[in-house]
Amino acid sequence: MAVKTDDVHPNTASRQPLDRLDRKILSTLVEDATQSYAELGRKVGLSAPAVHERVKRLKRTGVIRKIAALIDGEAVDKNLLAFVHVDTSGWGKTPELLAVAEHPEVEEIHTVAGDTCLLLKVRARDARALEGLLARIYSAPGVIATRSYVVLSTYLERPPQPAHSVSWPVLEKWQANAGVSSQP
Amino acid sequence: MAVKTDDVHPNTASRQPLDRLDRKILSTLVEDATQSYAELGRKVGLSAPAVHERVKRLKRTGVIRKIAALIDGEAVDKNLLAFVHVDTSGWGKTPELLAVAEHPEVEEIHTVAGDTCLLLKVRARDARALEGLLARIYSAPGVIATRSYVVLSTYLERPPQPAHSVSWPVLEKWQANAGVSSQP
DNA sequence: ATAGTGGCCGAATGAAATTCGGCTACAACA
DNA sequence: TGTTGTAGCCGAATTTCATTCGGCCACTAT
Repeated sequence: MAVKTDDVHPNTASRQPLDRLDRKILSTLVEDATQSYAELGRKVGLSAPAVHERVKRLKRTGVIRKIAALIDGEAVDKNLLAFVHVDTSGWGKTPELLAVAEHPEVEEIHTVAGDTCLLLKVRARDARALEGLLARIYSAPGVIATRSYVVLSTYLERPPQPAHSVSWPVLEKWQANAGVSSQP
Repeated sequence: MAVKTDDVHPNTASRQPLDRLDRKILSTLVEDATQSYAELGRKVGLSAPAVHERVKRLKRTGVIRKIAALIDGEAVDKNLLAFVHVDTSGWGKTPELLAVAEHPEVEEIHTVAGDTCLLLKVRARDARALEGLLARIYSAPGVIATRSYVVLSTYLERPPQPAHSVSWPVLEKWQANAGVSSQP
């Protein structure tokens, strides 16, 4: 599968509703984007050129944002995962605060409704690296407080799925620890 | 790039320390896994078969978990993103609670250190779907309370990066809203 | 009715993955 | 210090696959 990413330009505007075949294609590609178009076509009931055309459209309209390698954070010296809530006095979308996006440790930044303004997901080498990041956050004007939730263990972590997709295998350690059953 | 996912079997045990070339390969593949081995080899300074061999090893040892399509959640009827904190009386890793992993809306489940036990990331169709999920969570024994943080807008959302990787482009709406600059 | 269009197929072509044999550099060991 | 083994690399060869092309069918609107 060499769905070239070159032509991925989110023409979000011209988006058609996705039919059942599109969803099936997406489900399959979310699980594994390395299969051939022939194989993919066999799974969804189309010829290789037909799925090729559909995948191109899905990429052109930005439904498929990219084809990427998903890596194990712990394997690349990112052992600490934390969620950081940031409270600000004003409405916290200052450039100084949002500039934390430049740190590769910061994986997500959201504004949320609730008792806090900003919510960050941070994957860092260790506590010291997190501390440095928090220091930078506090240095931004208007920041009143932060609350960090340090992840002890992760039981599930998967990218967005289309509705009715097959499920990501629950991590082994999770199964070992909790003996969760596999079907509802 | 057809790094077949078939042979991805996380032999986490036999992991060698990653050298600079491995990291460069990872950085590149995290950005775009559709490039050819020849292209990849040119970027990191190796021949195509050489990078092929390295990528196979990275997959075999589980550093690369999978090659996947990253899709736009909003394009597939997942308009609501929320983080849910779950407080439990006991130590909340009961099978009943963890069984929410079967819902494709649940993207992440972590246990955290802080004033809560469990932290979920949920991407659902709408508030009603979230409500249904919360109902299921409350039905689990030992659940005392939940606090949901509904995401208003997302400014950054990217998968884990190897250290010193190039950064994911900040979402356009973020730039438009906040005018964040691109370099530290 | 009929021209236009979107989406599909099978075959053909070109590019890329994957394999293979050999080479070099380094390490363990006698 | 020589020697054997091994890990990792390269270039060439093979095979598989992405991608293109022409034609067909079904549906729509004029």
